[in-house]
Amino acid sequence: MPHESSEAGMQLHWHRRDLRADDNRALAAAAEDGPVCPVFVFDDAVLDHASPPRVAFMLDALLSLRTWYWERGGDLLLARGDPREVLPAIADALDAERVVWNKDYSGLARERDAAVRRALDDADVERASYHDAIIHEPGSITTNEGDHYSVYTYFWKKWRDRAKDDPFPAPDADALASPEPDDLPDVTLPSLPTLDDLGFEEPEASIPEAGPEPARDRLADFCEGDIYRYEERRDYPADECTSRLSADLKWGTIGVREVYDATDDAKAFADGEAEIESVEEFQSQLAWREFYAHVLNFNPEVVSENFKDYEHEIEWRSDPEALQAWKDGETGYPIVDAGMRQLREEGYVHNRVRMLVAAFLTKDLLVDWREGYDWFREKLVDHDTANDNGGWQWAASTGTDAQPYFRIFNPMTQGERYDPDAEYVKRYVPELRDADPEQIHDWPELADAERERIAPDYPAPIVDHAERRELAIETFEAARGDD
DNA sequence: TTGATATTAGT
DNA sequence: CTAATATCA
Repeated sequence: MPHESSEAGMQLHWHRRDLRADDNRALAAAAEDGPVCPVFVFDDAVLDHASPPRVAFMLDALLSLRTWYWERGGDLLLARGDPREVLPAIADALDAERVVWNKDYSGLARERDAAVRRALDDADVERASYHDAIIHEPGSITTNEGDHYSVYTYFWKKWRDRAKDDPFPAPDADALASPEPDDLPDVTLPSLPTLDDLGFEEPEASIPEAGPEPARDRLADFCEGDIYRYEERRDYPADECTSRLSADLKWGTIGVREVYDATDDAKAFADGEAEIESVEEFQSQLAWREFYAHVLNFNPEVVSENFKDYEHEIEWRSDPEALQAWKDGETGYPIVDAGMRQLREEGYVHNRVRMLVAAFLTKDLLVDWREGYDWFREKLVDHDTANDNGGWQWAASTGTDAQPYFRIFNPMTQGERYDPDAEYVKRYVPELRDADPEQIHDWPELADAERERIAPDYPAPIVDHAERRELAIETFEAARGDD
């Protein structure tokens, strides 16, 4: 053994998708053992899969995190390169005995982490990884037979009833190691790189403020009010009665135990059964996130393959023009177009609308869900492999939670039901601002002359929903092989 | 203990 | 229809 003990030796905490110091399991564990120096590595292999909105949010979060450490006499080391080389090099230069990090459950990250473990072993540096990103670790929630769940509801019941960890404490200032600048190896960066330094354009979308403080503000805001109306209003996109924590949970600018704790506190203040149920409905959304993390952990191939087996290949259509119209928010289905424009403008889409635009692409246009998933990955600030893949495959009827009736959304009915006053549509589709809500909901079925009169600049529908519905049913019946 | 069958529910 | 569980022979 190169080191007799890790009790007093310096340690590195490798930040990845946990851009916070509070409620951070690996960081807390390291700080208990001795001084710890935090480090973030700009990994080109990861940046290759990234996009401007996500990197912009990440850089803002890193600045907040670095400030947090500065204010306590520490520093967040920044480095660029392959973590297999960077981490052993920093450990060597600073004489660190151990590197710790929190586990990431996506397939690519797991491969990278295994390679980093081998590199550290070769360099005789100790390492440890911790379960942190979700409340209940993959493998900890199984059926009575010990299998992994593929239906959400049963998973939720077990998830809900299981005891949960409290948030972990942030390290004390005296547990933070601040290395001498002269000791730092060449791979470290003196300052935070810009988007341009990393080879990215400025994002088209406006990016929300990132970091632990704005994340906590969002959580506190939500728990003071909207969480009690969540069950009733969460599906109305104009209300935006949601937590808006998706990007924070993706980047770990807030810990999920802290989020759960805050919702449990809110539950204690609930006024009546309906408010309690509303809080539980939100907690159930946290469980969805964990359900999909488990699914991805045990089925890493779902990033590119259907979760559900069909007898024959699904005959997706190659329709570049329709795909482009969908991306541009020019399909002539108002609520679909509003959602796709929100995606471009904000790097975010309300969840109900995500399901709706995904159903439109995969069922009305019969375009492969992978095309939609790729576009979301490019544009969403909160893109998370597990959640987005789970959502897309659910909408495409290739995922978990198979249902007896075939899942096709009617975009007109959905608009009427969830955006009755067309407030959401008008917010993102200015061409329709002077139209009546009724005209907006019925837009695809109006006469051409009528459409020309109401909003000459807004497109006619690119497909006929009723026709495409039949076509989708035929396509999926053929794939099932039971026609 | 096992296997067949009923029950429940599906963002 | 299917998954998971409960029930019963």
